[in-house]
Amino acid sequence: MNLKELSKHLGISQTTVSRALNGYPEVSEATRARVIAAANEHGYSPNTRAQGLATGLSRCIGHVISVGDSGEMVNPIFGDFMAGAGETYAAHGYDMMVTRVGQRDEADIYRRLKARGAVDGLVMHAPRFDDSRLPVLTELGLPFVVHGRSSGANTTYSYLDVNNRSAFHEVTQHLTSLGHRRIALLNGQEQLDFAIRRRQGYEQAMEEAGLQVDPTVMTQGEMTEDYGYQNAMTMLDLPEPPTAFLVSSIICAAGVRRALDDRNLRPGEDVSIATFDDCLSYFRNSAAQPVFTAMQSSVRAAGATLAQMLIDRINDPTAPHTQTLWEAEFVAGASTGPNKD
Amino acid sequence: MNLKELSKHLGISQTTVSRALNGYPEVSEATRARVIAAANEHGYSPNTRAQGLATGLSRCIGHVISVGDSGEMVNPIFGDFMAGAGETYAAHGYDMMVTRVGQRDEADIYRRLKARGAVDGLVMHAPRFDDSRLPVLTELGLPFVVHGRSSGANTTYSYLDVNNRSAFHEVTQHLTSLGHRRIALLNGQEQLDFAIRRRQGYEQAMEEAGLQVDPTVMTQGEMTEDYGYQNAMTMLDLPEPPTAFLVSSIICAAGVRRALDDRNLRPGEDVSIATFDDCLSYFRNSAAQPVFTAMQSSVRAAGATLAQMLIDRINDPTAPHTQTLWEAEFVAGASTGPNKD
DNA sequence: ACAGCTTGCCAAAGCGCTTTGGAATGGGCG
DNA sequence: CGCCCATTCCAAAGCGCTTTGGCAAGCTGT
Repeated sequence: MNLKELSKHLGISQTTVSRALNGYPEVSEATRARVIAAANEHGYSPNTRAQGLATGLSRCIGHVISVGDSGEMVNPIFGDFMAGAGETYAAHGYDMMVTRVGQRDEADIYRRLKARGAVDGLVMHAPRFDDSRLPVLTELGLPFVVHGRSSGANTTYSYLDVNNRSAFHEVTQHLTSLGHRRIALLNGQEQLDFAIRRRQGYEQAMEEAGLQVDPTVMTQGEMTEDYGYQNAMTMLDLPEPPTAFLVSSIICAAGVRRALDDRNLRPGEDVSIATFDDCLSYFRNSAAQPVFTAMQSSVRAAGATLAQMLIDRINDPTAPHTQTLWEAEFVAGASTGPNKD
Repeated sequence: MNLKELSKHLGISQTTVSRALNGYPEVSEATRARVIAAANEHGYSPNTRAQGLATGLSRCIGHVISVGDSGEMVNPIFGDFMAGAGETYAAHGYDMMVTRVGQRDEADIYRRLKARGAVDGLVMHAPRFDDSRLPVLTELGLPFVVHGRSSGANTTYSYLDVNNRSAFHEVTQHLTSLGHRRIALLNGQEQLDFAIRRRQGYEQAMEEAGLQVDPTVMTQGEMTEDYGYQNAMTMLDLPEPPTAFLVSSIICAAGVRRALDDRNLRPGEDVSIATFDDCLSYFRNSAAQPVFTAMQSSVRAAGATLAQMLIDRINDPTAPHTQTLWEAEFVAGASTGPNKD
């Protein structure tokens, strides 16, 4: 059933049917009611592509996720982020398009999405230091928002980020205040902006506590469970093993926990673990008694908020940029305790 | 830059430019080369919506994920599945559209996607027992493939499923052969088809070993880490605690492991854990020495294969249905050992 | 030299919608 | 009664592409 058929069926012009459905005032309420009833009855929904062609809008938002062709990690926060964003999109009648891309040609994908008119705007994920995608996007003139920030970029843009620096500063302080002096940092890949800031927060708090940072207990990498395990195992074998681990992801923290178990060390007693926690729905840490001491910030909420920011931006592309910084929330869990060395 | 402008720029008709770019033979190779060069130079990509309108195809695949509006779980396999599917789509020039929906109106979303002409086909996730979406989709006439199966459905359809029954049968046998007689089953939600089949495999193997299944050590629910932990803790407190746990997801198995640690029980020594493993990229279990004894099947590979199946189906909707069953692979890990009771 | 191909190109229609620029109807008012 | 303004509707253009049906030029073979 298309517009023509529906209008013929109703004995009304296509114009009027279109207007009735789109809420234009030039249609009497009686006619509108008739039209809407008929549309429902026949299950009519305007053809997306035709509508898009006519309006020049796609009512679709792009998300570009970069995953290597080989076995590289898919960011575990992806699902929860999408769930949050999808909620907002659905409420505003937007569709969500996901494009997978191997690192290299990400800017090119943006260009093509724009040229094809496939999306009205897009969300940029996982910004790196001085990210080259930023100037590309700005120049393209396609509305976009960033999940995170890019240090060193000299363009302004809209973003929502967690204050990673203060989060890691705060949680490091918590560890030092418990008497820990040798604190390992298992960080994400440090070409990613969030990891850089987390490291800075950690380093600053260490310095403030009069402690030296030691590269031998600092690593970066893809935050898998195994990454946490392997690095923790290695560090526990050091002549001077860390008494506390600060970890960038709860998945990774689970790996560290496993390493402690293997060594018969009790988390929170013999060795402490603190972590960043994205509040993943399948790995909750917020029960009555949190497992991990953590800095928490819901990635699902971030998705929902960023989606709204983007829609606002699409509706008014000339509005000043929105730059939001969320403070992560400290929760004390069972995984940290006083240093006993 | 659009077709009209590009053709004007080249001094060639739109027809010829279009044909040159789409690989039709009615164009001399010299002209084609010129056209392609110019298109690249000007960054021309045909407008998706116009192209779709003209061809009647959207070159877009729909994925509908159901997540409750409240805090319900996002399936942790989602990201890896998408990564696999996205790879295939990208290779065939398809876009991927994701729609979030609260359980209720999922069939309605399908109808609307079809009416709007938004997608050329779709992937159905998480089939339930006698799933009501199946007849809806079949009646709609929109090509689709199913990730999993639906017992009790009397329509035929294309699917790719893991042989969950045999997988759980095999792994249960492994546990009984190690002397375990009291084996807990931490299953997924049993309105989901895969969970039903897993249970059947478990029950059959138990029976074959001459063992009674005991509902007090069998649970179902959303497979979060905490679900694994809580249920394991409860069961370990039973007068007759299980000596082995069979778990439906590796995330969940991590929770069980944590429970053992809390009770000072060593996995694989005091209590065994076996699990299903979707080979999630951020939770690998396939290092030199697997942590968990598991039945493995890559969900990423499933995504890639299902995407290909769907594309084939779109290209030839009258072809007979493809029904593929993958056998999960048994891997012996450190988490199982002989029963010592 | 001419019919009959093939080759390489084009003009125009059409996909299903929105939107512009009227046109018809009817009611209020001088 | 006639004029004007709302109200309510419509015909047709246009969005950017693909595709149908055709035309002109260059071959081939007799």
